[in-house]
Amino acid sequence: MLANVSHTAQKLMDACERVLCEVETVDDVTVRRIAAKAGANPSAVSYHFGSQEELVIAVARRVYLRLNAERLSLLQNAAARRAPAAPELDEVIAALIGPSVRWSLDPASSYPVLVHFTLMAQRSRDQRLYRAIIEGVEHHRAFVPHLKRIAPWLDEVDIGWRLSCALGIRSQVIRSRLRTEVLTDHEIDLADPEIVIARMVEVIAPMFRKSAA
Amino acid sequence: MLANVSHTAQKLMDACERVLCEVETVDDVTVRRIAAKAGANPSAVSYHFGSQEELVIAVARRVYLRLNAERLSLLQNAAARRAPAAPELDEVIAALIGPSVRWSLDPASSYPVLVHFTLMAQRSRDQRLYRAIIEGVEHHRAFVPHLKRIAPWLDEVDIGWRLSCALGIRSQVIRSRLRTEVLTDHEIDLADPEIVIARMVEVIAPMFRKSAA
DNA sequence: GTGCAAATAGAACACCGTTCGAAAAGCGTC
DNA sequence: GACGCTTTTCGAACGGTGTTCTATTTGCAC
Repeated sequence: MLANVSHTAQKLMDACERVLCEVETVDDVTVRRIAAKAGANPSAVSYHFGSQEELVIAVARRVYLRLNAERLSLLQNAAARRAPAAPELDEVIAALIGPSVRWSLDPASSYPVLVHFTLMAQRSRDQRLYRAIIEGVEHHRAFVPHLKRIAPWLDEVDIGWRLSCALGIRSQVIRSRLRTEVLTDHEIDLADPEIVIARMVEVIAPMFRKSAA
Repeated sequence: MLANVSHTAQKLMDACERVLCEVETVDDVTVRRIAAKAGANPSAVSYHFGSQEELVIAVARRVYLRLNAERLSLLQNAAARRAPAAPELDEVIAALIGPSVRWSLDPASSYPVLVHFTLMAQRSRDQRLYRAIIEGVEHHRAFVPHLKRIAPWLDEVDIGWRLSCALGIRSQVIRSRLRTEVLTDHEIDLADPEIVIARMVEVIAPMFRKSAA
C-alpha cells in the first residue's frame, strides 16, 4: 500500500510531515507551502490524496505506526522481564504513556503531526475519514490482558475505562502544559519526560490497585 | 466592562455564541454568517473586537463565567453539607468535573463554545490572547484547600497535579468519546451524565486516598 | 444648528483549497 | 521508432475566507 504510491505522492507526504513539524500555527499549513517544499504543483495534493485533509491523515497514519510500535515494544519488554509472572504495573503504564510523553518533548520527533491530526479529527465534518484511525485501538487492547493479570478483580470494561482515563491524563499534561504548570506552581519540571512519566504513573497506578476501603 | 459594549457588539457576541452552538464543523464559523445572524456588517467584527478570534474569546470568557459559577456553587454546597468536618471526597470531585460533563451532554447548553475555544487556543499563534483565560485557574484553586483537608499527606503541588489529571480525564471522556466507547466495548452509557460522573469519581478518588502499599 | 467622534456599509485585497482543461510523460503494442 | 492510451503535471480560474480601507451616516455635546 505504501509501496506503490507514486514518487510525487511520497514527496508530498514527506513535505507535509516536515511542514506540520516546523509550523507554528495550523493556518500556516497550506497546500501551496507543502507543494513548494515537495517541488510539486499545489493541485497535486488534490490529485493524489483527494484533499489536503486526506494527505494529513495519510501522514498521521504513518506516524502512528511508529509510535505504536514503540509502545508495543516497551510492553513486550516489560512482560518478558517478569515472565512467567505478571509484569510490573508501573512498567506497563510507562509503556502506555511513555512514548507519547517523550515524543511530545523531543523537538526532533514528529509528534506535532499527531497533535494536528487530533485537532483535525475533532473539527471535521466527515468523521468517517477518522474512524479507521481513532477506532484502531488494537495497540491499546494489547495492554488489557496484562492489566487483567495484575488486577484480576477488574473486568475488561473497567480496564478499558481506566486505559481511556490514563490516555486522558497524558493528553492533558502534553497539550495543556500551561494550565498544568500554573496548577502545580511551576514546581514540576514538565520539560523532563522521565519526571513527567513518573508523576503520571504515581497517579494512574492507584486506579489498578485494590481500594483500601 | 461587559456593560459598556455597544449594541452591535452585544448582538455580535450573542450571534457568535448561537453560531458556535449550531454549527457542525469549525469551518462553518465565518464572520459573514455571524454578522448576518446579528443583522450587522461583516466588517463590524473587526471593528468591535479586532478580529474574529477575539470575538470568540470574548464569547468564551462569558460562557466560562457561567460554568465556573456552577462549579463553585456545587463545591460550596459540598462543603456546607459536612461543615465543620471536611467535605466528602466524592462530592468535591463531582463538583469539579460534573458541570463540564452535564453541559457537554446537554444539547441546549453552550458547551460547544468552550470546545471551540480550546481548539483555537491550541492552534493559535498568539498565545498571549489566551493566557488570561487559560491561566485563570482561580476556580480550580478553590478546590485545593478542601482537598488538602481530605488528604493532608499530600502537599499543594501534589494536589494541583491531581487536579490537572482529573481535568484531563474529563476532557478525554468528553472529547474522545468514540475512542472511549471502543475501549469499553460500548458497555458504559456515555450519554448519561450521572453514570459518567460516577465512573470518573471511581477512578479519580483513589488518587487522593492513601496508598495501601 | 454646528462640529466632531463613533459607528456603519460596501468595495477591495490577499490568500485559501479545490477544480478544470490542456499539455506532458510513461508505457505497452504494433 | 510510431502509434494510442492512461497517468501525471501544470497553470489558470473559481468561490470562499478574514481583514482593511474609504466614504458615509449616526449620535451627541456644545
